[in-house]
Amino acid sequence: MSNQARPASGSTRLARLTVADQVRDYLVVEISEGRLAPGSPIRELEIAELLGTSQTPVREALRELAALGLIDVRRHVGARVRDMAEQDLVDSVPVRAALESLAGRIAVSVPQPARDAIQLAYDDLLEAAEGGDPLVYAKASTEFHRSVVRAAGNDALERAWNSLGIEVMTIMATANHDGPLVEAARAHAEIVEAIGSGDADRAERVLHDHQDHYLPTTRRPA
Amino acid sequence: MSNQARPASGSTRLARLTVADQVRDYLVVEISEGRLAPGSPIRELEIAELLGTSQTPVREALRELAALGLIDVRRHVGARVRDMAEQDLVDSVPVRAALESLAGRIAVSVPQPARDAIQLAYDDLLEAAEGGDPLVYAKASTEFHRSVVRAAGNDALERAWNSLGIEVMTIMATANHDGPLVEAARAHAEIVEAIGSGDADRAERVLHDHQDHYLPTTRRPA
DNA sequence: TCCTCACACATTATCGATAATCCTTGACAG
DNA sequence: CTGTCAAGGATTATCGATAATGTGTGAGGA
Repeated sequence: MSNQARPASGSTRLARLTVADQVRDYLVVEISEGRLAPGSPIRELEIAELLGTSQTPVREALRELAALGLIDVRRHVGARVRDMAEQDLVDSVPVRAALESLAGRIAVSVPQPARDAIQLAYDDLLEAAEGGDPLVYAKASTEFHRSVVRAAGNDALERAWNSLGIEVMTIMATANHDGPLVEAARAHAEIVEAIGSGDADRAERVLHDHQDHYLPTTRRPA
Repeated sequence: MSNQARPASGSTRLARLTVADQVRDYLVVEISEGRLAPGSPIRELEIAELLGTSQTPVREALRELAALGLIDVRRHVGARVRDMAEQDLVDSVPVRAALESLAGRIAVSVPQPARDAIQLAYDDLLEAAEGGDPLVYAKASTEFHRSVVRAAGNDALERAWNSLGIEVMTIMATANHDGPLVEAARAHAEIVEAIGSGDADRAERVLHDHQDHYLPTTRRPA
């Protein structure tokens, strides 16, 4: 879905956003920052008017958000913001664990260049953490995990992972999080090492266990 | 995405299909049966004219197909059928294994009513196999696996599984398959039993290993 | 009281037409 | 001969308006 126009981590790739993309981004921010509360109805024409566009791109954006599980759409009736409260965050953890540990297992036996992106993403993550902005950190963290999944070179895996809407989850989990970001970032070093070590079992285990960091109750393991 | 209007296995739930849904189904069949070969360009207006609709529902269908990885879309340029030859089928197997084995592990400890649907889906599958139509069988098989995933009651898991486009995969894998369908159907009995047994490890293992049936080279293990 | 059903309303789903964008081709300068 | 750039054509992206659909409401009967 959002397969193109995804800015590469760090670099400023120029890719003009379509109106539909902008609407999607707008809605994601509104939802993840709580201005569109769970249960709020989202009417296509209302959003269209608000943003000065027509119904079509709004509609397209809504379908994407539905695919990410951010909203519920009932045909001919309308869309509302899903209540992602704790449940979805909790639900997504074992799924992430399953997918990312699989990615880790595959990634160790992939040619080196494919793994370079992981190191770069880790550097970006540290930098973002030092910046101190939770939103930037959340995005960098998402990109790091995405780089691991991508390194496996399995399209089906990447698609499944994308469908979890990790970015939004991470933003939501990080929003109320005022702990030390740098420390959280450093927890990812273990992943880089494990994949670099070439030990498939270790990479699998490390990535599986890492997901505990994203459980609400264990959010600040330090 | 295709979250509603999915006919319940066997029963004839009345849910009128929107034009977009019909277009999607049309394209899925055309692609999976090879009439739209890999690499073929798909022009929105051409399909619209062909089916007597407007561009809008075609466009919507294409976005869904892109999300399933069935086509590649380049903005302002067009869509082409992806070459799913073997690679995507092979890629999806370990991902299915990871997701469905997780589903099995969870499903064993879920209240009984949630598991009834699995038995019903299995009955439908047997019936479809006896009918002899590979297309019907493929759909029933998909529904069976979906029922297992759904039994876990984890939305994130279900979404990730849906993103794999299992239905199309199964159709494609079954299309060139003229072996005994009933035998293939019975291979699913083991899954029903394992989940019914309450043994999480067993359910996980059975569902993991079952995926080998979908490897092209092992398609007819008998 | 409770149920059924027709009708009005709110909202989406679809349409036909236009605007925006990208790719290609060919001319032209270096 | 090669690289750059500017039209032209093909296709998508967006628009504004209309059709189709699901839901709630209230009248009427059992």
